[in-house]
Amino acid sequence: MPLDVMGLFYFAYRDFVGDADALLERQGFGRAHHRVLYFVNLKPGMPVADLLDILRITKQSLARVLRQLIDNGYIEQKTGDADRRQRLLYATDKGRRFFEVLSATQTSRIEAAIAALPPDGKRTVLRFFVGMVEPGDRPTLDRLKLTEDLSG
Amino acid sequence: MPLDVMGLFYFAYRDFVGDADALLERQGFGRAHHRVLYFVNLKPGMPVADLLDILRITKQSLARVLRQLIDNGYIEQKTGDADRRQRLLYATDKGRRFFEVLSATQTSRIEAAIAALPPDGKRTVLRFFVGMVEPGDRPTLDRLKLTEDLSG
DNA sequence: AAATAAATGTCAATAGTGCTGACATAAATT
DNA sequence: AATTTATGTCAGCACTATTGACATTTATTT
Repeated sequence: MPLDVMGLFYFAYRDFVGDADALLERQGFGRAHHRVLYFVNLKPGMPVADLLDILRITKQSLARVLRQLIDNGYIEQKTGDADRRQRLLYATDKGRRFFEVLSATQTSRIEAAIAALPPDGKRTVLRFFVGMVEPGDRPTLDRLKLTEDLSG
Repeated sequence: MPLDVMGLFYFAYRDFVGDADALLERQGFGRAHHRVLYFVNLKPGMPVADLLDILRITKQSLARVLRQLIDNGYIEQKTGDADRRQRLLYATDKGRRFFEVLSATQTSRIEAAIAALPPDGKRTVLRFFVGMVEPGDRPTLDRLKLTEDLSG
């Protein structure tokens, strides 16, 4: 059994998400808020339904998180152009700035970890991650353009 | 910003831990139970305090999880030999079998993802994980013998 | 030997974040 | 006109974490 991969995966992910925890808490936010900010920054104009698919939570769960982010001015909703039922989500300037602060430590951590790898190490790591994702979810990765560096 | 690493890390970890969820739920267990089973299987005879350090939860949180695992016969406690205050944790046969079932899908997923990598891919991935871990936690990784494949 | 500290366990109250069910509205589709 | 879709909201519940307080047993210190 690949106990080493399992354990290191756990520690690495724990420390990775832990980077932002203190900052989030100051705002009364949790990891769910961070995830929403990440995906909305990644794909501005994402409709609520897509976010629900990605996060795999119920709309009631998302509602509270989204409400807090909107009320605090980090995210804004715009009525869809093609489909006026949709509420398209955008980070505000404030939201983008906050996301950058949240991500600063994570970014340093990732870049340092990759810099210590052999050439092409980042590509290997990304390929590993994609291989770990449920095949049914791979189209989602593509739609989010998370696999672009791997296609070429 | 390495948005691709951040996103793929999220999806990979989510699908990885998701493998065991259905099985755990049948027993009325959650991910916390899985983590305890993992670490006790990794290092039989671990004292409670070490588990608390690793999991970074309070003893009151651990207590419930541990109680359920003990009451259901997955884990047993033995009084420490050198220090009789300690309760050393061991998986029972039943506990080891259950952990193997829980890990079967995760193992397949990991092995498939690694098999698709170039030679030395596993080593690169493990090194990435170690690089992501907070330096202060690295001694813990060593104590748990999670870095053995990387030393040579 | 007595006092203190450490490892563990337990009781009680609280918080965060997820859940389900039910219902409402506006807009698109049939 | 009827139905379906995208979204929002209210209410209650569950799980897992939290903090604080206190007890027991054993080890260490004075």
